[in-house]
Amino acid sequence: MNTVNTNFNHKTIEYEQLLIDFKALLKKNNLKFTIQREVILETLYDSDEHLTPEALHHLIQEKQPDLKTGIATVYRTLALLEESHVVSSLSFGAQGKKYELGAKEHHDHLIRTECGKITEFVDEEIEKRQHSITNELNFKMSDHSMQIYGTCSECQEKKI
Amino acid sequence: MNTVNTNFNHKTIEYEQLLIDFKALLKKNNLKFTIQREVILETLYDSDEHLTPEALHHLIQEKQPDLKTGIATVYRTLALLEESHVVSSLSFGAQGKKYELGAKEHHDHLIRTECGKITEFVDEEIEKRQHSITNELNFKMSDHSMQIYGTCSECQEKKI
DNA sequence: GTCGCTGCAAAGTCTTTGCAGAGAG
DNA sequence: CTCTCTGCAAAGACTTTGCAGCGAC
Repeated sequence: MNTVNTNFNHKTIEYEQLLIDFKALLKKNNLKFTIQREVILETLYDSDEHLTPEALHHLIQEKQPDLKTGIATVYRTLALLEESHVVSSLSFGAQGKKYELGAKEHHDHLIRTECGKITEFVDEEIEKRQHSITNELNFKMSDHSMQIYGTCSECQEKKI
Repeated sequence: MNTVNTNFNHKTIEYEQLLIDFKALLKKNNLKFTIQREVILETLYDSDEHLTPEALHHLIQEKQPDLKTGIATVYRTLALLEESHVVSSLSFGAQGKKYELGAKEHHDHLIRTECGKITEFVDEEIEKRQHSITNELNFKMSDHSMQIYGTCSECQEKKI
């Protein structure tokens, strides 16, 4: 990989960096870099969705049918990645836990109860207020998440 | 119950109303008012905690040992109450789903990752922003929740 | 009386774990 | 070579369901 080459699109460069960081993280903890771990990271990166462990496993099987990655490895790797704050999880309703790459910019979630899709957004004003609140309470914030549940305009139309 | 008597404290009056509403809800759906359902509602009301189904079941067994309420009934009743928006659930991390009475005023959550406790708060400014955001996007908000994770001042001190 | 509700236990789901062989460093 | 990882299958944790008797209305 030539770092002088600027022809990569944004996403490719990000992934390269992500991979470097991931390898460093593994090394630091005396863990090994395996094909399975790489495929899991890559699949999470390629997907714009919020994935359940099962959905992620399914995608991996489609992508690398000959690798026969077990669901247990997916769970183990997700736990490792979450612990290291590389991915973050979101759980809501009966739909279980969903994972997404946490390396992205922080954002909140609009969850569509009709179609199950999730849209991301960021609102600076809310972010600021969150910091003021925790400062006032002398609370050391490590993370925060916000979810708004409801019906998107498309689903509202379908109902008519 | 004499409605002219004003000697009840705030909490008692609230519970009376909650019970009336619950009975009306049951009647409306051709469901029956049972001792188990009453005990579950009352225990949820009495507790200021956010309870897991198991913790709730445990409290009920202590409160009414002779009733022998089954865990299945607790799950069934919680599902009924959540569907009717009498209680709401909150799930986070590996700690599973916790329930609280939703009849209270809306609020967000400060979750203490060290001691596991949850503090409630409301911030008008954030509430307003949430409404503006959904209005802009033509998104029909049915509910929303916000969680801030971190360490409270007491736990920060313990670490020193 | 009728029909929904309950406890129990069995069945599902989802997730974790033990183990022996495979593979990274 | 060593020591971690992996797939598999079994075990666990949590939740739901079927059923026969019970109880609200």
